[in-house]
Amino acid sequence: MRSAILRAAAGVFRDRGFADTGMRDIAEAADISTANLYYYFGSKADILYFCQQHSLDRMLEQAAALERARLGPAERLRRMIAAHLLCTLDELDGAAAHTEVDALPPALRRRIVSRRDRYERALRRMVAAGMRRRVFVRGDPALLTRAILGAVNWTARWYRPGGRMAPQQVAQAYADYLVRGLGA
Amino acid sequence: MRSAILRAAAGVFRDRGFADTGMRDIAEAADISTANLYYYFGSKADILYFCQQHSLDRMLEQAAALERARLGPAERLRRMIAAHLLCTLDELDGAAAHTEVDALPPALRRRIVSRRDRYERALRRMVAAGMRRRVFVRGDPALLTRAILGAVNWTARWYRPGGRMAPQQVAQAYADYLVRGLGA
DNA sequence: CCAGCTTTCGAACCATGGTTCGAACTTCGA
DNA sequence: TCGAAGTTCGAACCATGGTTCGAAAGCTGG
Repeated sequence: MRSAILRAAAGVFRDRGFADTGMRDIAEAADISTANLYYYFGSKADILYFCQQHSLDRMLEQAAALERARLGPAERLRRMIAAHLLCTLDELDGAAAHTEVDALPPALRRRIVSRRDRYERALRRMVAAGMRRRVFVRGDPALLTRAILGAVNWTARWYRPGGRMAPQQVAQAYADYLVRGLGA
Repeated sequence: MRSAILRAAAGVFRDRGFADTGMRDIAEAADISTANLYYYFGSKADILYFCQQHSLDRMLEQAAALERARLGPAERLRRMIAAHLLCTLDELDGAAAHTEVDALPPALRRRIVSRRDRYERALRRMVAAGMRRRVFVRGDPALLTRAILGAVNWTARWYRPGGRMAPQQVAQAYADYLVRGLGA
């Protein structure tokens, strides 16, 4: 039940945005009463928190798997970007974790931010490793990592499922472009 | 007076975000009473609208000037990206135009979106022109333009003036990276 | 000094939307 | 069948924050 609510909530968050989504909207999407939401979750922020937690866990998993894999820096980063993008476009809630952090109360926000930073560091390690091995040109790894994350997370603002482009295509094109920019 | 209010509002929007900023906050920042705001502007959305209008005008201006200039596609795009970034980081309100469109009522939103699209088309023309002349590798101009805009607009979410990096440095690094990805 | 306009504001208004209340309904082991 | 625990919900509650009101305070030309 909890996960059904989360799925429904994530969908509405994605369509209308967190701020413009009311508890009544979430309840309707989950096909239960508004009051009943509070039997499973303490607050609206709580629901957002668990959405973000879920998608961040998925991303961290994928990052760990790729760091373990035997791959060159360029190919590893390409796959990481593609995975992140698919998580953002396919999964309903992938975007919220990186875009709606400010909506959380301090206690929850700290936890999400710390986890998100862990993910960002993983990505940065991939970028830095490539630079060290001269596969990528020298540069500020933190800055370039943020540029990559920006391009990728921004897709949630314009991409709508059912458009003329499949998530796979977007992922492919972005991964190629963003890695080529590093001078691979 | 109107412009003083706009400046103050833009500052608060940037710091706390549009949703978390109250009329009372704007009034305090502008050093006038809350009620007095309504003598100069019809609503909170109105204030946001004029902020966005202002920064979009600046960006469109710069785009037009660069399209007129005698430059190669790569250098033109590099300067465009740098200019956009400086507008986002230096000017207080440069970010809002691209990040808070959803907060506007339909009538105002249409006007901003149409103007923003005009800007996006200008950028896309630069990308497409470079591809046509084989200065950039082939690809989907619309998609890559959005990737660029994403990376650039995302800076508003993490950059804070007074950090260890000057806007100029960020602009330089981003422009190089994002144009190099096109295969220049 | 006096209309008449512009500008200002304290205090309230009121809709929105997150949240709580108390009761009913369902499930299930004894 | 009984009752306790687990679920569900309609109806209100109430804080937040955008907005309005009516009046007072400046400013200007006559």
